[in-house]
Amino acid sequence: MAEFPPLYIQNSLTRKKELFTPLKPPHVGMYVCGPTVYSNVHLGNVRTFLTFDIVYRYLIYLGYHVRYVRNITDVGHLTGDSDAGEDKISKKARLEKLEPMEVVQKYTNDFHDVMRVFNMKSPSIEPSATGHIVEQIGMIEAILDRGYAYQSNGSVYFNVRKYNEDFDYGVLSGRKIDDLINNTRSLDGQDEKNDPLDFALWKKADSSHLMKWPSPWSIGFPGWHLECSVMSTKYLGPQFDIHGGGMDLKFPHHECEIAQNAGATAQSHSVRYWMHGNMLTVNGRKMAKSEGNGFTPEELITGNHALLERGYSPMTVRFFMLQGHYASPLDFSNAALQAAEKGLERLMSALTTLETLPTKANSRNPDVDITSLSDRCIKAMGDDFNTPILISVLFDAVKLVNSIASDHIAIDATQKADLEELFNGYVFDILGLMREDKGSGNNNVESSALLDLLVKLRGNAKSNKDWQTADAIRTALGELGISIKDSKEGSTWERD
RNA sequence: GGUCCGAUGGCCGAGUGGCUAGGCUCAGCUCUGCAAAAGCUGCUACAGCGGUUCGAAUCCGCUUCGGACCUCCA
Repeated sequence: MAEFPPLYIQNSLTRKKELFTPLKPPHVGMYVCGPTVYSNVHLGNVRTFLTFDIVYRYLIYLGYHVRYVRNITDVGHLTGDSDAGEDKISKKARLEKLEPMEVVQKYTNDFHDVMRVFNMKSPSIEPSATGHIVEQIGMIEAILDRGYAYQSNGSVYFNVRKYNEDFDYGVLSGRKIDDLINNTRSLDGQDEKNDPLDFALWKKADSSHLMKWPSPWSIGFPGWHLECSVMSTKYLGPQFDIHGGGMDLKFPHHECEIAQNAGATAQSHSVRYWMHGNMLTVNGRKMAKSEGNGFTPEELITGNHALLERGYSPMTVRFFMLQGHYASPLDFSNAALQAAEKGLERLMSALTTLETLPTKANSRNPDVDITSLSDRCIKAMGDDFNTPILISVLFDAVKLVNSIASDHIAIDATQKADLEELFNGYVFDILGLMREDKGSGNNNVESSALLDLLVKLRGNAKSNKDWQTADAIRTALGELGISIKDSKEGSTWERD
């Protein structure tokens, strides 16, 4: 433990900020609930995956060996043709005349594309629910054996009341079983249940259901919560370190997961640190598929959506999200995105400035206190992954770099290297930001060389006080989306 | 209705008892042929009311407003 800097995590289970101590250091097991692949992911979904991308990246940065499991939910929602026309999934499958697995493949691909665009690291294992039917049946049998489930008309339900006698149903979400009973709404298909609180482990499929498997109880499909219990256990063991997901999954999904694991093994607390990311909101309301206030990455980049004044790059969005803490709600707005865009630009151009900073031997500058900056960064991330604080420290470093550049303060090569290491570690490795070549793909070597040449010619014109030519070049390049920055040392260009 | 969370400057967004993040915007200055960039300076806030305390944005109570979950949802 001593070899790792302290990391505190807000544990949803205990509602406290706790020192993170993995079960088997240096190994860490982390499970995150992935998407249900029946439609395009939207920006709100992206936020949650970003949160755990940061967790994953930071744990790796600290030197942990992380096994990151994030599932693909590809069963449980795909019903067949029905007259109701209200089930969007089945409607989609029917309209597009697709096999359910084609729908799954299509949106899994989309999901992966989105993850790539936002520079999310791939998980170590990405298991799918349909690939673990056998294991799910096995877990149901274990739960039945222990008496926490019952069969009803070919389906199997989890007996919440029975479970609650031996364990505590509601530990995670802070719910009392009696309150739940009073507030449970009546839903279809509850007549098979002994108690409205009970939830399905296995559902018998009706004839219209397209995805179904044989089981000891019926031809059917697994319940919605079971896959996560099964796959986390399979790949991370009966007890593991971190389980993450969006806040909206806390109840009932994660509560049921806890119940299933405990019900199957008689061992409670399979997860040591539960982490929940907060919601992305639009005008104060949760971005959700049902609200219709989400948008796809393509819409985001092109700006082709009613909510978007214009397009924003994925890194702008990533940076925008990281300027808020994952556990707080974050409100989407064009103004905030635009502010983030400028801030990110300033951060990135400071990196370029740093690269070109001259160094002088034996000119170690005592004001350049990289140790202090580094300590503040570690402390920020160690305090429940506080990326906003981290970013504020990075901007202090930006200011330092810019001051050095504009005041011509001397630093030595070691200090420069340390600064570069700091930036590279936090900006690229941990925050996962990337330099974005904006513009339309004309960023090849030739065009760069041409730009260098033009800037040089303009420099000559400036030397000759030929302001007309110099300004003509600057204006023309500006119209092409290239801006020129002058300084005493000369001029540089960059794409807007 | 139940459970929980929140209300911070022009905007976004950290911060949980004294040391008053950061980004964006705006104004002034420096630099500059001009501009941009960069630097410096300024704008100093914690919904309202009461309480605890030497001291509260931070703790407690009440009020108002907002949100999440209770149903698939990241």
